[in-house]
Amino acid sequence: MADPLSVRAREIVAVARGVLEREGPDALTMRRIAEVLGIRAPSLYKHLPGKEALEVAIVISGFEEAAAAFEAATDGAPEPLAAFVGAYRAFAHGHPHLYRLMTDRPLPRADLPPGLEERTAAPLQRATGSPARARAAWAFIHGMVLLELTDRLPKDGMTEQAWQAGIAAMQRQE
Amino acid sequence: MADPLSVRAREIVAVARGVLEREGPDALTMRRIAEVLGIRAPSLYKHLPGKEALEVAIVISGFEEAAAAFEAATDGAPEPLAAFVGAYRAFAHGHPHLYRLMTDRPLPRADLPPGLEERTAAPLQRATGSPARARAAWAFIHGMVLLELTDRLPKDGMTEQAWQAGIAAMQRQE
DNA sequence: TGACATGGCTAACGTCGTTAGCCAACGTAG
DNA sequence: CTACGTTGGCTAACGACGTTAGCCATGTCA
Repeated sequence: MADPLSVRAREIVAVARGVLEREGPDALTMRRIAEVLGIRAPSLYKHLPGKEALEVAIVISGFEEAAAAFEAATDGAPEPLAAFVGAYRAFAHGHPHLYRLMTDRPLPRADLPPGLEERTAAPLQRATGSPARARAAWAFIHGMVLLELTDRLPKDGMTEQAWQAGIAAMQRQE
Repeated sequence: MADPLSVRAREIVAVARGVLEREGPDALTMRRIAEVLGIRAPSLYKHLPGKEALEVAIVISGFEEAAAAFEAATDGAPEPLAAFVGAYRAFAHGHPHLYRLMTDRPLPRADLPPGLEERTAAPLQRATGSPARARAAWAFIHGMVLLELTDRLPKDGMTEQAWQAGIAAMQRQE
């Protein structure tokens, strides 16, 4: 439903994503983004309707990248669930601020490219078989990543065992 | 590390928690809290050092309530894991904004009453046996709750099956 | 009675997203 | 070649935010 982005708008989105990833969510301000671009904050509104549209565009770029990574990791893998988990963890830990922005809020589905949500979910669907198990596995992986990112897990070296226990539990067929 | 709260400070925290739960995180402003109390925002600083301290106090009250609920639900339950999951889901869905505040960020451990974190985690520990499985189960439950709260799951009536699949997977001993 | 702590208040600062309105550069139609 | 509209900058400013400084009424207590 959103207008397609102009070349300049895509430049701005790329810079904004860089600011978010390098400097964190508190630095993702219109003034900071403009500063990196060498312009003033109000000029951004010539290219994008506002901050929310900017965040939506960043989220979309994140999902496109994640979907491609998940597909590449699971395609033809002997252990697709383990491969998916590895790619998911790598993405979340490689882009923690982006991952938070992507998952913190309801998806802006009206502005998402058609099929992107399904495409991102498909590799896990294929790896687990049933939709119910796919969702349970997704929840486990998302939960583990967030517990790691929010520093909730005791640092006693058992985190890896928890990952393995979860993967094993999700993998067993009943 | 934080000073104990005065009576007035505890009143303010209670009002602030009410504002958060009823009106959402965007309404949790110093001016709004003061308005509900019938005073002006700067007066709040006579009782609390700042907004962060207020949020920490709200988080603590949430954890105390959650810990009590988890203990009550699992104490002597025939199926402790299912009982824990029920209490956890009920808490999160009954206080969604509070739950987000409690889990969005690293725990302010320096300001937490001693033992509160462990007390909150203990019922699940007891329900699952091994620490690794407890963490995996925690991740699954936390992930499911967040996927529900952020409206990520398809609304096709399979969410309950996903919960059951996850609980069953976490329950099986290897 | 006087000193001091308590807990209100107003005014203001800097930051945020955002809007209004101005203007230089540029492409293009007449 | 000139006139005009579009593009994409700019400054100034608004209201909301957290927060600080500083004033003052009230109440307690030596």
